[in-house]
Amino acid sequence: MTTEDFTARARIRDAAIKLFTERGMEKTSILDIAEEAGVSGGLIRHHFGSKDGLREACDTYVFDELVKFKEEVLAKGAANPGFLPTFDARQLRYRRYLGRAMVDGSGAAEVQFTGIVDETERYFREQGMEMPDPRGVAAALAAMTGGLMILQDHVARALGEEPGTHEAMLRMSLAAGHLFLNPLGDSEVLERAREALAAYERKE
Amino acid sequence: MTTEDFTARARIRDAAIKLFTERGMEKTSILDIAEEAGVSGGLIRHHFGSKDGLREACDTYVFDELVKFKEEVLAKGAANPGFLPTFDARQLRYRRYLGRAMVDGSGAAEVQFTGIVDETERYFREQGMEMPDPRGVAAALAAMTGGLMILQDHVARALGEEPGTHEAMLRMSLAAGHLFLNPLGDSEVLERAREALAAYERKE
DNA sequence: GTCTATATAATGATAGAC
DNA sequence: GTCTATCATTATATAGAC
Repeated sequence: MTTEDFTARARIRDAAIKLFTERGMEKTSILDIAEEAGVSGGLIRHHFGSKDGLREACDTYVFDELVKFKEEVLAKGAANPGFLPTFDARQLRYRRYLGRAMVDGSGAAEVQFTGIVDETERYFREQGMEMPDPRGVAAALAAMTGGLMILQDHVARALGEEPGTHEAMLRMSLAAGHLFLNPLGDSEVLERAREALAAYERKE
Repeated sequence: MTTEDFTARARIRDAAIKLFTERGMEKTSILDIAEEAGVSGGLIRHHFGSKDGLREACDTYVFDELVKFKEEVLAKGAANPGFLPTFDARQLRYRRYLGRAMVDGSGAAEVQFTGIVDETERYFREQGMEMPDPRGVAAALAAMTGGLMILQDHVARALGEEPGTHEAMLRMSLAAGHLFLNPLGDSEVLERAREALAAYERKE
């Protein structure tokens, strides 16, 4: 995925991506990033102008890498709809950044979310999958996979796994895959959900 | 759900819950909360000691209300596993707070997450649902519903709905329900996922 | 390109009056 | 219980030397 880049600029960007992902934008100070990257705070300003500038640079870099990755995978013919488990460590990191960026909020992240929904909806239609509200389902699916990325440390802890390890991610991915490919309810559960909805609409 | 409480203390708590939910802990200042509640910053300190104290008070209040709500629903015999759509506006608000609290991180939120996983896992076993890793699936499910709560505004926007409206929440809930109750893949998609996993394990 | 030092703003904490 | 005023801390932004 592009040859490694060890310039200070790249080190700063990578450090920022790491810390933004782990702690979120607000809890990460410019000096935290400077320390992680082994540079001074002034240099960050020199290269990126401001914290927002740095954040935007991180956004576009990560989103770009994710697109590249998808194209590589497509080129290999291994088309894999976005919601199925992935096992590439780098892609996982960047997807987590993406989730975090959506929580922290930014124009770029909004565009990304909508793009993912568009793609998924198109996939549903191409596959001829029948459902009452394809776009709604695509959007819900995007939010769910986002949740998996964002809350992966909680998942790991609840499973007694060390957060961030291969094992934890693998187990979570397989569980998510299971959920997506198997209905979670017998008809009785479905019936209860219908009743809840009916009760809701009666009150309306 | 308990009779309304209009003391300043309650107004502060409610304002904090609202802003923490919308913006997250870090982006919400004590003075923002004071303004929203129509009180001074000093009064917040008087009642809650510190921002962390206020946050803990909000956590316990919300988690408590969610438990009460669940007990009420159970008393009515309308047991509804946590992952199925709900249409109670208040519960939705509090669930969203819960999701946000998990992102922002706190001991209380961790305990909540694990508790939800415990319950879901127990539900799977009680229902005699067969799956390879019930706890893993329960945890993934918790993260997914968390994602729906956390990213609900993105979902609404992608659907062209006004964020926070009844319509938006209803459409999202129905879409999520559809996903949980219908397999998302024909056998071909499943096969591709298996191949991806196999490729992963070969490399391992 | 990179650093140090400093200015400026924001925020949480605190003290004391009413 | 509630407010105003102030302090201390932190973080971002900026200027200028090397």
